Amino acid sequence: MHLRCTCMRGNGMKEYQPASIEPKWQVAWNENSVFDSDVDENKPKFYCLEMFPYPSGKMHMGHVRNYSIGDSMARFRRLAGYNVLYPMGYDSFGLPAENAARKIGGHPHDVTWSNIESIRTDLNRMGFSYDWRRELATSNSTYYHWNQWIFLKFYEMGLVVRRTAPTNWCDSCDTVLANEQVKNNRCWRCADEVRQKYFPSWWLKMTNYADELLDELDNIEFPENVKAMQRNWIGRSHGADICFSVIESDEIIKVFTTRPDTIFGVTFVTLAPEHTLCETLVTGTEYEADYRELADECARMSEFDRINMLKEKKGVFLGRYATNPLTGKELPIYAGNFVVGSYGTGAVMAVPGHDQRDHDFAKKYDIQIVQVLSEEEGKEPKVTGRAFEGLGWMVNSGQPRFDGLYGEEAKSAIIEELKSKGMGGGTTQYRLKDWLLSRQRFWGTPIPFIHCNECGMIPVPENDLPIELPLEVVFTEGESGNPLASHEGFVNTNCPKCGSPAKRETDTMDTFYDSSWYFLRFTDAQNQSAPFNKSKADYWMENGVDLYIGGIEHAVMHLLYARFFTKALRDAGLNDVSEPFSRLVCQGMVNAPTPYCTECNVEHHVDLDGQQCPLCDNKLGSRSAKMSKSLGNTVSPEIMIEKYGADTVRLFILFGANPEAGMEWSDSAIDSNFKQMNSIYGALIQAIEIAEDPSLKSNSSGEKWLLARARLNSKNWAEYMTNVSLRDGVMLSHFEMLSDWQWAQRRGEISCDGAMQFLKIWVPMLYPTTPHLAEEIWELMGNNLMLAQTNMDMDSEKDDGDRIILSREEYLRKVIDRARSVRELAERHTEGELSKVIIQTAQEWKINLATSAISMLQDGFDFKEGGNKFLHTQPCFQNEDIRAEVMQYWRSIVIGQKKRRGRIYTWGMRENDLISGELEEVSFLKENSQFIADALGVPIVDVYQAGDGEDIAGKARNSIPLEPGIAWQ
RNA sequence: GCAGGGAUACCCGAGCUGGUCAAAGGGGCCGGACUUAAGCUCCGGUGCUAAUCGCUUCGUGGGUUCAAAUCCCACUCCCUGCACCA
Repeated sequence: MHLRCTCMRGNGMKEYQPASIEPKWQVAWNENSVFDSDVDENKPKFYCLEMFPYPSGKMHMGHVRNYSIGDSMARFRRLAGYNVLYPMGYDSFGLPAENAARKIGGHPHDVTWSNIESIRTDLNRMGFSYDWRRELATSNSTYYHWNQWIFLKFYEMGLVVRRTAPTNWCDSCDTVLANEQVKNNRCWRCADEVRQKYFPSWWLKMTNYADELLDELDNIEFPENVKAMQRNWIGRSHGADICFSVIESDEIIKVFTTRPDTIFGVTFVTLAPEHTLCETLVTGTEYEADYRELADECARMSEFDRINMLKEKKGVFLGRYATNPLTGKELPIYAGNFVVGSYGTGAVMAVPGHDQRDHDFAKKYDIQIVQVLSEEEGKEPKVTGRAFEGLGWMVNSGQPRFDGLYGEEAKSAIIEELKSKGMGGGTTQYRLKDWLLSRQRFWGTPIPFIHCNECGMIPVPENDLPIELPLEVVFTEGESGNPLASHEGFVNTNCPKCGSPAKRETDTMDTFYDSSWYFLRFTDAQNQSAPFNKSKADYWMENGVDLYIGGIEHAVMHLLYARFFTKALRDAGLNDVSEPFSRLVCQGMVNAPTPYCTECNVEHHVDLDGQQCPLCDNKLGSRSAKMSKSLGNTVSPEIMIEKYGADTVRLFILFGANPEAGMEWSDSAIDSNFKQMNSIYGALIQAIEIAEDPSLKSNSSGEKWLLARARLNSKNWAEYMTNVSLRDGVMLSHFEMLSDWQWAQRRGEISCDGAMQFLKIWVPMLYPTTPHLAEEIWELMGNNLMLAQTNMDMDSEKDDGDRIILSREEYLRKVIDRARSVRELAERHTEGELSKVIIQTAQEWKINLATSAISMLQDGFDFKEGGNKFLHTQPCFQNEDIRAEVMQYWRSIVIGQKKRRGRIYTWGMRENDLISGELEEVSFLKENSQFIADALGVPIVDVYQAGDGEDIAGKARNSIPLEPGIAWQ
């Protein structure tokens, strides 16, 4: 496949050859270390980061998209004079490498390393501008050493706990999982069902930070849906703990409720089946058998279809009663399958009048339903057959001082009452759990603890770190379990405290631990004596990573862990910053067409393209779906780079959709982007040829316009880029700028100076997204310093005269457009060939009226009130021949018709300038009559002010300022 | 059920701090120029009408306004996440 533009326009045009340009500049950048950056207090910093890749194979299109966005932003910020930190690394611990090693009989280290090599090669071929000195891989002991060090710090801070508790166990992955890693009761990685298992595990007390994690969301720029997911996940709810004492027993049932205001409507109490009190109450009674049945069913729950389980509310009476602390009323105690043991206190007070679940339950088991809130102030509650769950006015409390209280007031009153009786109080519950950190697998950071029979669990002394993973381990297929546990050399050690023989902890850390602070390590990646130097971290991390780009799939997991970590490390005194990422951009999916059956709503492998659905025999259609190996609809970046070059792939990716939107892979679209690159290249070469010819000295209005346009585009472009609106930016840099150049070419000669000025504006705009092409042209322009080393002033104010130049040209284009739009009709109404265009500009009196009206409007004149009066004083109004026209015109500029407002309101500043003297329409059009004639393909263009010549087709009447009457003959 | 985001012309997609919006840009399609021809490239067209007017259109229905794709209300459908969370 050759990277050759087969079209040859102009003379001596060079070909666009990315295959030679791209490696050339990649080498040049590399040799000059232009992307290395260090702390520099004199420059504003910009930390641009992408979620680093998990090296599971080659680079895929998702990576290409992610990093093309980041690289453009990094390059743009460098160009704008920022000190940019833009690093790359590999999240290289984890199960897939271990499984792969098991399959091929090697060591995960080797598998991981060869994948890293491959990805690094691909990254370089795309021309991404990383500071490679900072490259890191989390599976290197130089990195995980500090994982362990931090873990010990957390231990000292009391953030690490080891406890035996119910955990989520995945059989297929052979390990426990954190709460965040379980989706719909399935493992996030392998989708196997998760079951509960009692297990001694290591936890990080993330819940200590629940409030800060939640509240700080308001101050960071994350997409709304990510914030919503995190809020949801943390799940803070304010409410009350209320104690119900069990009758004929010392036991107390503590419940959590968000609705203490409904306490007078409690008619029973429900415990989670796994609640310890159930056993105590029921053992040895006639109710025991029923209870056991329910409890067993719930314990097996994960094996059942979740949907079925959700439908049926079940419970059993436990044979005992509790008392309502405020009324003393006796309430039956039930165990119910819908009460979650791990949330709140694992017990709920049931208010069937005001909670639909309790209502259903009460109906089913024939329990009393009491309404204690009214929807309307001062009225009795309505009987509806459903629970009223909204806030309401308290009634039927039996204690008059509560009746009539509403909402929050009612809640606080109850809470106060409970407090005073010592039976409860206000409290806050979270859905967020502590982070279950330990994994029973090999390929992760060993947890630096030692089990000693004498001394118990002892942290490894800091000086003994890192505890390295042994390399002499062989993985074989079909063998499960953690090879660390059976590795004598690893496991056996001595107690650091008493010296007696002891065993090492063989659990390793969740790989999300690794990625929870890598952005801090990047600020000082080579540090051998600490995770990172504080002042370096504080410099680069001030206000957090400025732009963090990655997939939405980490909305809860990685992004929450990293936020927690940054706060915990801050409290450990390692850094000042509290929020790791100040702005998050989640790039959309890269989709591609895949066969799809509308009947079955199933996507199929591309091998079935054009065939019948294997499930229902219908003919398969096509639909867009996320690129995936299983559907086979992937496109290899390598092949595309080889075919079109990295710059075209980048252009396609960035132009295809704005970063957050999903995008569609399309062979024809990338092809047309390649054409675009060729056109741009052709235009650039042409511009350089002009720039090199000093005999070209024209100073045409086309040239002035081109430069004014370029200044405007460049300014807008910088704004778009700053906002990460890359698609809009690319639209200007790679599309508008080219078509402006082409328009200017048609408008007249460009001088050598003009061409050079244009290039100086355009080429830097091309640089962030298609850097190789830009560098190549920049060099041809005679620059010694590479663009990669160049800073640009991005806030250059545009020339004041630009506005006029641009609006004059816009006027010209509008006139031509209008002429075109009436041409077809004119043809129908005219016999023979059209040979002439007659343009009649507005009469002088129209211009005068418009000018007056504009300035009167600026002075706040009320046209409805005094418009006619003013008109009557005007000289043109005195002429009876045109009085009707004058009135009609006046109305159209100061009042307007139906949907269209009067022109004086719709004319902008530009138009006002033109009308009030910046544009002599007749002379301007006359100057450009040859161009207009060419554009319209007509030999003669006649221009005069209405009245100065014959009124062709009655157009004089239609003419208004800036909208001349146009007729064809 | 709760939360977040959507629905715009043949398709993708911008606009959505109300008027300059028949609605950017791209793709597709149609026509023209160039070419022996196809391709490439360039120019023009692509709601209906119409010598520049006008009419209808931005998920459905209603409302506010002199004026609504844009603001408000209700509804329908789609995507995403969480979910017997008390």
